[in-house]
Amino acid sequence: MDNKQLIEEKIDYLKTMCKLKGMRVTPQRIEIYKQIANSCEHPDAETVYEAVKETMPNVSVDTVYRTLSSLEEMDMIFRVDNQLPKARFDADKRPHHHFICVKCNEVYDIFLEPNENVLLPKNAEKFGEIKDVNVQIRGICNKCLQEQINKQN
Amino acid sequence: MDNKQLIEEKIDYLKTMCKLKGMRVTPQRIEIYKQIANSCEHPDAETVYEAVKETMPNVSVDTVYRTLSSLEEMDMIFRVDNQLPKARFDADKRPHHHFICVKCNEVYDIFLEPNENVLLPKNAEKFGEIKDVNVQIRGICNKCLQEQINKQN
DNA sequence: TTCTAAATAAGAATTATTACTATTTAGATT
DNA sequence: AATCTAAATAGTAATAATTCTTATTTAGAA
Repeated sequence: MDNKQLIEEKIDYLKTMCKLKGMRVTPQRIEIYKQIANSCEHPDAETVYEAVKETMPNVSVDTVYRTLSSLEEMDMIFRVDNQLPKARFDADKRPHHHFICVKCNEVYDIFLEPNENVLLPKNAEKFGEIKDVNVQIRGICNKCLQEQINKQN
Repeated sequence: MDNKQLIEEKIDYLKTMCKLKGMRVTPQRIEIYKQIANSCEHPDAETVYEAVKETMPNVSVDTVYRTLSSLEEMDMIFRVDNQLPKARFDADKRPHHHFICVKCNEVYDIFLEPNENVLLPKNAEKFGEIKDVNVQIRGICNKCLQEQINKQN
């Protein structure tokens, strides 16, 4: 199955979910979702807005923010936990962690090995009803490490 | 050792660290740090500001933000990874996770059992040089669960 | 005590996000 | 296919969190 087909499947799923939740299937929703689903860069709202404007020049900032929130509410996309000023979004539903570079703010997906599973601290359920676990590893990414080395020469 | 003494120790450590890093020991820095170190509520900047104003009515918002950033830079306090509009701060240097309530936004510390240790996904170091690992568990805290039950009756 | 760079207060500016309102449109109903 | 209506949108204003600017103050070295 090629990439185009994969995306079509995701869009179909979005349409199904919209109908299921009584939400309309609008071209804006599709385009905005496509941007997140197509990217592995965990884009922020502004990046999505700029990208969507390419094909829909009249799209409004408000629509992007509103749509991101509703896609999140329907579990189609997720917000990455971070310490950055802008929210970052992820459409990958497979459980995974994130490596966040403190230099360039790039967010990388860390997928678990087949035998690994997401840790859950023993004391966690004492605090309430758990919805999901989020793991971020902060550090300096290989790209930035290489740049540091290049500068030294 | 009582609580007052514990805090004095922490302040002494702050003073030492300031001197070590060539930073001045100002009453504002001490008060702001005290607020975080004294609290287990992971306060945001505004809360710290309001609290510091009690004893220092002329403290400025800017000083609070600037000081929080410098305390963070000197590893005296840490920012909690979250999806909330406000940054939340933590002065506890012991490795621990966070339970974040999606209803009331309260942040609880999850300390590990003696035999437990912080997970590190096998693939993590492939992405770069790791600085720290951050685990958030999102869910509904016991207090909010209880409130839900109360409402139903 | 003097001096100077660092830190601060006060308020303006910026950035990310959300709210408001008139208009458009998805999709249900005829 | 045409009509209708609530949901969604565009455009723009407003808000909220944080950062910047500048004149003044102060920690701590000399």
